[in-house]
Amino acid sequence: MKIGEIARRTDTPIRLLRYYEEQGLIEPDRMPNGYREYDEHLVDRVHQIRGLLDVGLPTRVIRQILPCLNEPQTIHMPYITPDMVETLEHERDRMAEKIRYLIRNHDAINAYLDATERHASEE
Amino acid sequence: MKIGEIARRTDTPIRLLRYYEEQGLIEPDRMPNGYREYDEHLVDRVHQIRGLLDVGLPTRVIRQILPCLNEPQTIHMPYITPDMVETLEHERDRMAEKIRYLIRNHDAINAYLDATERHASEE
DNA sequence: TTTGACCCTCACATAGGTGTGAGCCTTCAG
DNA sequence: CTGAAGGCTCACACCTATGTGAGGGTCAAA
Repeated sequence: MKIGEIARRTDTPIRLLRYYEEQGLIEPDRMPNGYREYDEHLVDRVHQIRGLLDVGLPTRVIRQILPCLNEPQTIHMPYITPDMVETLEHERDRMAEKIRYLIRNHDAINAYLDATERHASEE
Repeated sequence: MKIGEIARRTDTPIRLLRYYEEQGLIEPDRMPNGYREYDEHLVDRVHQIRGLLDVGLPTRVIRQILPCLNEPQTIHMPYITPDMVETLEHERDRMAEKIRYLIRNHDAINAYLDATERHASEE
């Protein structure tokens, strides 16, 4: 599909699709006329990228961990460097921290909303 | 305590402590000589702010939800507007989404690391 | 009284993600 | 053939969190 369609389907500005490409996160083919050609699987990929950006990872990190996330993993198993392992462990731990943090705050907001609701219905 | 100490204790650049203040996230007192004076409870507060920034919330949002998180909540119960409730619900839902997202990716990285480890030990 | 550590404000700079427009080419329907 | 829609590159602009430095005050210990 062309850029306009994937933009619609992923609800992502065209500008950003080109930016993600520039950052090495996606590599659409090119048609003979120079137009970008997006394979179906890139739809998921774009969603994934946006999700990771949304939780605060920079493109530099996303570029590194993306290949390990939902591809046929066994293929590049042997190619992984100790350096990569370290990055992955580090990001995994950071994610765990963020998860704990988000849960705590999510629950706190929830408790607060519950309390206000109860408070309101008691009047 | 003065800014240098809270900076050390929260591992936060002084520059950012002043920035958080400028953004209305903390309000340290002032000493007669103009120095900022930080109460003990601001240590937690700063940690909280940094945590929220780290998971991708902008200061604008943090400013809104912070008062609801770990204070004696009953006090400002009655002051909450429907508008605020909406913001809180929205942010709570966004947090839930991020949590799901992070867990999925955290687990994926973990699975990948496990697999590489198993792979390595089988050789 | 001087020195050094620490504080103040102001202000310009940077990096990353994103917005926006100019100038130009391709494709397709009317 | 023409016009509209959509594609391309390039480039400047913006916002937010953060870095950094200048110029200057406060205070305590030597």
